[in-house]
Amino acid sequence: MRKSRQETAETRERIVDTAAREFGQHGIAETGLADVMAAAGLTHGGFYKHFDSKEHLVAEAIEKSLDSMWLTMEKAQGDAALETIVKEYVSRTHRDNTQEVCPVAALGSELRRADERTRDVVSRGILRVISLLEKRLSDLPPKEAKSRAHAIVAAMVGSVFLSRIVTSTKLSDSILRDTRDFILEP
Amino acid sequence: MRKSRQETAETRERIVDTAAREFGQHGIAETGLADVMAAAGLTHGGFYKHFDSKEHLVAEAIEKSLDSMWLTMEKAQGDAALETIVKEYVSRTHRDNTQEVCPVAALGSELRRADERTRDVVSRGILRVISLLEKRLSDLPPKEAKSRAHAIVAAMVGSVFLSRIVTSTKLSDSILRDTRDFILEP
DNA sequence: TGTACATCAGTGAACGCGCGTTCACTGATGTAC
DNA sequence: TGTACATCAGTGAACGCGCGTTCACTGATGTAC
Repeated sequence: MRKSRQETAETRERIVDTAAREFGQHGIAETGLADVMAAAGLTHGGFYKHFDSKEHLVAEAIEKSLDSMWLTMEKAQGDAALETIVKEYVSRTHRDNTQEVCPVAALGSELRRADERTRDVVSRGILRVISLLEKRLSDLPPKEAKSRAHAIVAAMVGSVFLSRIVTSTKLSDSILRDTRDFILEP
Repeated sequence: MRKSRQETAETRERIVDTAAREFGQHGIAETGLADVMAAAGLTHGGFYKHFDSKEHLVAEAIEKSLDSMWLTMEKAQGDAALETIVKEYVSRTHRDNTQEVCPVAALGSELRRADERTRDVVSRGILRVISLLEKRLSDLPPKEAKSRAHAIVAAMVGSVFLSRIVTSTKLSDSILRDTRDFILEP
């Protein structure tokens, strides 16, 4: 049953992608390795041929999520770049998306208690997004752009996060709309 | 070993208080019932003399946390009430406090996947805070006050939440300071 | 290029541990007379 | 007011289940000659 090197690499990547999706959807603790492996079309026993532990998979999955989120944000260019980024992130589409999620808004408190490697990955991911926003705030003086970027990230994450907790759809929608407006026209 | 009615009531309350603290500090899933009971000076077996299940305790503990947070906020009166509330919530003191925490910022993603009763408790708690902020924004027209309250809550929760994830103290402090300033002087 | 052997990705059973929950028991409190 | 019995808060052992991890095994791939 040995697989070719390419197949092995593809399988590994598939496990990471699947894990990113499953963790984002159901949480890290609630997602078993067997769940991830099954969703990737495998049985749980083979997991350790690819990773040392669940924690290592968590770190890789979160990193991949953060990378792809950053790439999406980075695509927004031009004068309205900031507006595009904020409107895409602080949106019902993002709130309801179960495939590609921002791990910070989706996993939050679980990340806080994750192992050091994962927390480092997350911190670097947050920093990258802050830097990106800073660049897109080029009409402000550098210092102000940085401060503003911090506040915007906090508001972005907080709004999506809250909009998912709240049980009333109407309130959830309002939180997104109002936060988005506040960020863009303070 | 039977206890008097008053003692029983006191014990029950102690368990809820302890649980609120332990859940806030270590997360719901990571905190075992035996941990809570031990921290309350009891053994785990007696838990079911007070509660039907862990989920019921979770709902009660979160409710109590939310209540006491609201009471603290409600104490701020006068012209600078909003400023006081924001400065107290978006602060290093709150970030580092392990005793009395805002369950929304501390447990976040776990609440999202909690049972319906708990989610209802949380939703009502968030609504109450929004209403309170709305009242403290009396210099704005009612509609704008409501919208602003939504955005402020999102920014408040998001900033504390992010400040706790990030590994760099400097960045963590900046996020708090910059978000606080953005909320108060947008 | 072909052959013989080593490697190792994937399988499925099993292990061990923690945790929510249950249970028999104890003895102090509550209640009925 | 005192007495006899019922109740039930708290204890600590035990149960059952899920999950991360390990392991013996299989057979296709990789490698050495």
